[in-house]
Amino acid sequence: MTADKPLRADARRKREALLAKAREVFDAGDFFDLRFDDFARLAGVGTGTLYRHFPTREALAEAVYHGEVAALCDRARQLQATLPAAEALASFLRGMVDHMDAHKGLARTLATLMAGRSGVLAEGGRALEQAVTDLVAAAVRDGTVRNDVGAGTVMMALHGIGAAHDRPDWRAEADGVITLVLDGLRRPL
Amino acid sequence: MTADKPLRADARRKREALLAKAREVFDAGDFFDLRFDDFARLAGVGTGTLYRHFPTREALAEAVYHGEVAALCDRARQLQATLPAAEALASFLRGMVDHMDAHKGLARTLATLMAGRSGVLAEGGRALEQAVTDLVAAAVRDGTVRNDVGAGTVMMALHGIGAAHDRPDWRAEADGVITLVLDGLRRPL
DNA sequence: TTGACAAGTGGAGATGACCTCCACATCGAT
DNA sequence: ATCGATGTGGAGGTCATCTCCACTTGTCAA
Repeated sequence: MTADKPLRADARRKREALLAKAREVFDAGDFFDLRFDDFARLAGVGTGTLYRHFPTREALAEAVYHGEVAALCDRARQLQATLPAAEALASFLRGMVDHMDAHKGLARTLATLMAGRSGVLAEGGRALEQAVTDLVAAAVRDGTVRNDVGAGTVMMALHGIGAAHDRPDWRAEADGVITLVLDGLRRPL
Repeated sequence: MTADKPLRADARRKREALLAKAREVFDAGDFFDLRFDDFARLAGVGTGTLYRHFPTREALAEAVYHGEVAALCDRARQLQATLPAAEALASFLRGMVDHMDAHKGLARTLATLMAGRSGVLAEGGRALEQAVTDLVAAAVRDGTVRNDVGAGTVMMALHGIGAAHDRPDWRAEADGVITLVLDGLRRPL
């Protein structure tokens, strides 16, 4: 896909620094009040360097988003390797809500910045969907989850939760949806 | 709320012209490639006039959005006055999907431009919710619809449809959801 | 180690979009 | 018809964005 060129050691370090600072600023919600150039100084690099790595605000958001998705997928794989399938699924979904709750600012900023980039969002969504599909399939295989409900359904629920993150008591509602989904998925009988 | 000052006749005309051209450009999806100043010329007014009426791109989007919501609410009231309640509800929901389908560009542009302005979206949502609530309540009153499902549920479905408007076969899925909702609402027995 | 080439950096300054400002035009009440 | 009030347009200032290139730093072979 992206033919990741081997980056020189210092370049990689600067890149990480930019991403780290970006996550921080995104989460604080201060990103839109900030000149892009000033963001460079804040991360301790020159303007040119910032632009070399991330030509636009959106490119930066995209990189952070990809990181986020990758982390989520890793966690899914890890859970799947260490827990019974049903628990892995539950743990993953609960953890996802926790994560969103703990980083509302980041979620909001990413959503705003990528409103135009639906292609990118879709791609990330597919990666996530694959992870969820695996989790569900495993749970179906060992019989703890019914086999007539696809991962797509779970994805739609997650999508709804993500889209609604400015509702007043989002956390409670989100937990409710997850509970509902998990209960609904449990094998009848 | 907004103490609508009586606008001078010519001012009102320019304002309408701006809104009309905005709807057109939004729908064509060309708005983001366009300098805001050039948009003014395109609508046949000077820069100053544009800025007087709409200080920012977002303000313009907001006005268009309000117009859209108002039109929708009007249509709801009109349907309610001329059709049996259940048909009014069905007609309204179908019409909404039709409208979104016919103006995908507009929907996308508005969604992108207002990604940051969740307050405005929420306000519009409430107005729509009121209209839907009325439609549902009327249908409940004359017994064609069960009374244990709130308008909130319908709103969530609409929200989902709106949020997903870049899925490949959006139209079919949206129709499916509406059918599902309408069937689900029909009084059991 | 050291030299040499490639890779990466930073920030001064050009660029061009955004928005302000105000001299002028137009409206509408008397 | 006159006159305030209201609205207009576009020239030009301001400022964020992004480019460019002289310089620094990393890497590797000898």
